[in-house]
Amino acid sequence: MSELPVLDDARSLLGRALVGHGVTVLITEVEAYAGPLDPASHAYTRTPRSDIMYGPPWRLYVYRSYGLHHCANVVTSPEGEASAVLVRAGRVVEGLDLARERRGPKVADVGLARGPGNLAEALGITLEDKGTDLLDPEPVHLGERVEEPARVMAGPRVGVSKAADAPWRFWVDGDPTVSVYRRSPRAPRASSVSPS
DNA sequence: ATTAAGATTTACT
DNA sequence: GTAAATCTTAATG
Repeated sequence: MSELPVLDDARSLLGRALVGHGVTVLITEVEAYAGPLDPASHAYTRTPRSDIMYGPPWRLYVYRSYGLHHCANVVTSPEGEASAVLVRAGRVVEGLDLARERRGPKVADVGLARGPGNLAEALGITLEDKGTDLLDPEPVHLGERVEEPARVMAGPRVGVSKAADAPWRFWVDGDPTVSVYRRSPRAPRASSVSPS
């Protein structure tokens, strides 16, 4: 009953199309971030960087990760709530050649958009796309649900050092494009094991 | 002005 | 399994 709307929003994104700079993926893995309620969210504190998430929904939030990668998020909440969904993986269904070109020759097709940094690279998403309206066709567009996932799995989010046990990551069960789970080395030990 | 940390990925022991 | 690469943002002096 008291489930956060962003969790439903995240699940609803699975199977939807995301089009970036000539490449289309069907989203297979996402993570929900619950704004000021969520210590793991960049919007936990409002800063110039996270300001876009406090604005209207269906805008693109992009951040640079470890100086090397870009990560793409969909703002899902009304103004002021700052909920967003990180798009972590997808299956390339259009613009395969372009995606292969961007990701390099050694990457298998199934891995072209596996992991948030890799997905952003395949779609050509950079900081320049931050704040764009995803309902517009250019430069990045969020399309309809193309495939209804047969089964959706849930688990803890990858790499977060805070709220590391909240099962707010969702993925299409059995899909080979989904990235592997890795717990943050900075996160406290899992709560399932009793500390001694 | 300076510094520390990070929603990652890849390579290597 | 661990470590390194790399730079933007935010926190601190």
